[in-house]
Formats: sequence, C-alpha cells, structure tokens
Amino acid sequence: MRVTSPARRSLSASAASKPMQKGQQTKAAIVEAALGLATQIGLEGLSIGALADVMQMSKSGVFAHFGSREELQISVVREYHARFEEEVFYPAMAAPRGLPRLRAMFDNWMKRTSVEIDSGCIYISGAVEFDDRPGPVRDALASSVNTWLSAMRRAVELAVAEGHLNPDTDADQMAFEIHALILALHYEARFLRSPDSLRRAVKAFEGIVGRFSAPAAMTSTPRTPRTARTPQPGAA
Amino acid sequence: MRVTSPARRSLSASAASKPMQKGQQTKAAIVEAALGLATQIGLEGLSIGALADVMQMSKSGVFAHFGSREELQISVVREYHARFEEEVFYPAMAAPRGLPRLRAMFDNWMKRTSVEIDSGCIYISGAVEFDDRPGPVRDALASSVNTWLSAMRRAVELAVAEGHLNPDTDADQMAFEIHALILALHYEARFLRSPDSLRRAVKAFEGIVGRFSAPAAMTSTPRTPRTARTPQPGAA
DNA sequence: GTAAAAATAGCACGACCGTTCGATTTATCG
DNA sequence: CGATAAATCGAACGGTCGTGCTATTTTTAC
Repeated sequence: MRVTSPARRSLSASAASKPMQKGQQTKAAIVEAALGLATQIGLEGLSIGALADVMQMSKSGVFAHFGSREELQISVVREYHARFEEEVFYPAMAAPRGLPRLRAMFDNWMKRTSVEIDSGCIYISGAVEFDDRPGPVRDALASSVNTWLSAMRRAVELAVAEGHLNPDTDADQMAFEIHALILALHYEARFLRSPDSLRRAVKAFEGIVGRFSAPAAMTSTPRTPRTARTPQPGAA
Repeated sequence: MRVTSPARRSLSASAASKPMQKGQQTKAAIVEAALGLATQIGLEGLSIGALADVMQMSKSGVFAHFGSREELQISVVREYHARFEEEVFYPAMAAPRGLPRLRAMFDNWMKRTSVEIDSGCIYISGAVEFDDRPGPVRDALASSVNTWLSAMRRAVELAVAEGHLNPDTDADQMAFEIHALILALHYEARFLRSPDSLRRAVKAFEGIVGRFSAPAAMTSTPRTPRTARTPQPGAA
C-alpha cells in the first residue's frame, strides 16, 4: 500500500500512523454493537449471526474483520476496558487525591454498575463465564480487572499517605471490601431487582471508610498498637 | 423383589407414598450428574448431549425424564437448593442462636464457595446468566436465593435479640454486606485465583460484626439522632 | 410365567453455530 | 479515468443443539 494519506480519522485510535481505511471504522462500529450485545447476553452469548443482523451485514462480512470469534470477544473486552477508563477512572482522577478521589472512583464505579440497569458489567459476567475456561479471552478479562483493582489499591494507599486513612490500613483488604460492594450491588440490583441496593452499597462504603479511618475503631482484633495516636481521623 | 419392599430407596425423597420406580433413581442420578456439570460450566452450558455422554445413555433417554431442557435446569436448581440447605443451613442451626449461629452460617457459606475451587456456585453463575432472561429457571433461582438471604436476615435479627448486636442494627444492610463478601470471595478466588481471598473475607466479616456490635462505632454519618432513642428500628 | 407399563434407544428434523472460499462489490490511489 | 487492493457478500460445510417420533428393551404387576 502506498505511503500517502497520513492520518485519516481517529475514533479511539491510539496511533495515527495507519491510514484508517473505511474498514476500520466499520470494524469499530461492529465492536460497539458487539459490546452492546455482550453487556446484555454476555461474552459467551455473542454470536456472529446476531451481530450481523444488528449491523445489517452478512455473517462473513462481520467475521472477516476478526478472523475468529475469540478475537471478536477480545476486541469487545478491550473496548470495554477503554470505556471503563474513560467513564470511571479518568473522571475520578480530577478529584483531589486521597479520600475524595477514592470516593469518586467508587461513585463512578457504582454508577456504571447500577444506573444502566439494562446492561450488565462484562467484568462480572465474564468472570463467571471464563472462571475455568483458560485462553486469551480470560487473560484479557483478568488483565483488565487487575489493572482496575490495582488502581483502587493505589488510591487507598494515597489516601493513607494523605492522612485520610489509618496508617496501618491494609490496602488490599480495603480494595477487596470495596470490590465486594460493587459485586453485591450488581447482584442485588440486576438479578434480585432490589431497589435498595444502591443505598445499601453507599452506606456500606461509609462503614468501610469509617472502619479504616477511625483510629479508635477496632478492626479484626483490638490489639492494634494504640501508642502513636495518629493525628487526623479522616472525615472529608 | 416381588411385591414387597414397599419403600425402595429414599435419596432426597420427600414422600414415601410413591413406589419409586427404577426410573426415578436414574433421574436422580442424572440430576446429580447435571449438577456437577452445571457447577462447572453453568446452567446455560448444560447440554443434554454432554449429559447423556456422562451418563452413558442416549440423548433421548436422558431427555425423556424432563421433557425439556428448561425442566432439567429447574431440577438442577432444586437439587442445589436442597444440598445448600443440607450443607450450609442445617449444620449452622446447631450453633447457639445469635452471633455464633450467624458466624456458623457465614463459615459454611464460605466453605461451599471457596473450598471446592473446581466447582462454582450456581446461585452466583445463575444470577449472571439469567439476570435479564425471565422465565421459570430465573424464578426458581431467585426464589432459592431469597430464601437463603431471608434466613441470613433472620439470623441477624436473632443476634440483635440476643444482645450480641447493636439494637439499631439494620438486618437487611448487614445481610447485604455479608452477601457482598461471599460474592467477592467467589470472584477473587475462582476467577482471579487470588490465594488471600478467604482470609480477606474472614477479616472483613469480623469488621462488619465489629461495626454492628460496637455501640460507640459511627455508622454512615455521625448525625444519627441520639435524642429519642427509638425503640424499634426495624422489626423482626 | 405372561401381559401391561415404563424406561430407554435410534433416528431424523430444523435451527443455529463458527468457519471457509470464491465471487463481487466498493473504496483507494496513480 | 482506469487499475488495484480492500471490503463485503453468498453459499456451503461440518458440527451441536433441543426436540419429536417410533421401536425396542427393561422393569413392574398379576
């Protein structure tokens, strides 16, 4: 292929090197439609036939963009990852570091999990579908999830460094408990259709923050060294 | 086996009225095998062909016992419900009511979720698979889950009545948070294969108990009206 | 034992699946 | 423009699925 036509159109493009032919944007449109399907019926439920129907294309036309169903699924996971960063992570980084940012991350995360009731989270459905099915799809999913959970842990550590949380806070532990709230919110809102779940999750989050920030609160065992009397209790 | 032998074999039988023909026990064996398959690949992954393979029967032979795949799935849910009661609920009822019993329920629940790493919980996988797929399978699942969650709430209320927990404890809230821990344990142990998740869940449980039992602990906001000291917060 | 009834097998249908391949259309570029 | 490459289509293959039918075997009952 020639050389010219340097940059064409950059949708979610990472590099402007490729000319971005027509096919690339239909591919992007296919991935978007696939993401919509996958959030409703799961990554495993994704079928090329149904996708072709939605796109008003032939099955082979859709297929040609990916070469295999697995590659399509991976593309969907990557797209979800990008949107998750865009809607959950980046906006939260605008909040001041420490507890406010941690709270913003949790809030955005909750919104993505519960507000759009009609579409689930493929990090959650995918975990169930691929928990004992090794392969590249599982790897892509686990990688994305771990990236986000690591960001949560870092946010907790920052909150400790800022003095918003107890200095002996176990960041992994706190991230685990926050993650648990999101999972319960997803479960009870989406499956049980319990209308209170969002309020429950918020309340539980405050409980967790209270436990990790109050120096007088007992954690698991009350034998935490009380000597130093850390200066600031938290709040915010 | 002429006439006699009035009751044949009662596996999980509820009534001894029926003669329990030969077919009933093969049906029970099929359901058991189906349960094993479903805990690995999910209720949706259950296929009659694969089940016939495991049972060394013909597809139609297996099929005839249920009449439809949906009925097979419902049978699996019912069987899981029975075993869950047997392994989680009933043993915990032997513990003294109050906090010890609540703790026993959580312990047994955790064990069922994490110890057998190679088989997941269909209450969790089923929730993802059927969260927006109405029908009798979803109904059966939701009914079983709600039964168990109600039992958890009742256990919390008993612990309040026994004086083990703060009298203004919101039982629904505490049950929500405990449920969340199980979901996170399942997620992180089974999908992320994190070895610490069991310990994390235990620690978090103690944190929850601590928060709901310590009368001086702040809950969500410290502005709880301390004035009237309302006698009945929730109900029993 | 024999006859009725229940359980199981065998086979085929139609539907959908992912995938392949050659033909055809459409976009790109000199 | 025409030439060339990319994108898309159409049809087909082999496979699995749930399900319905009719035999055949096995269990039950007398």
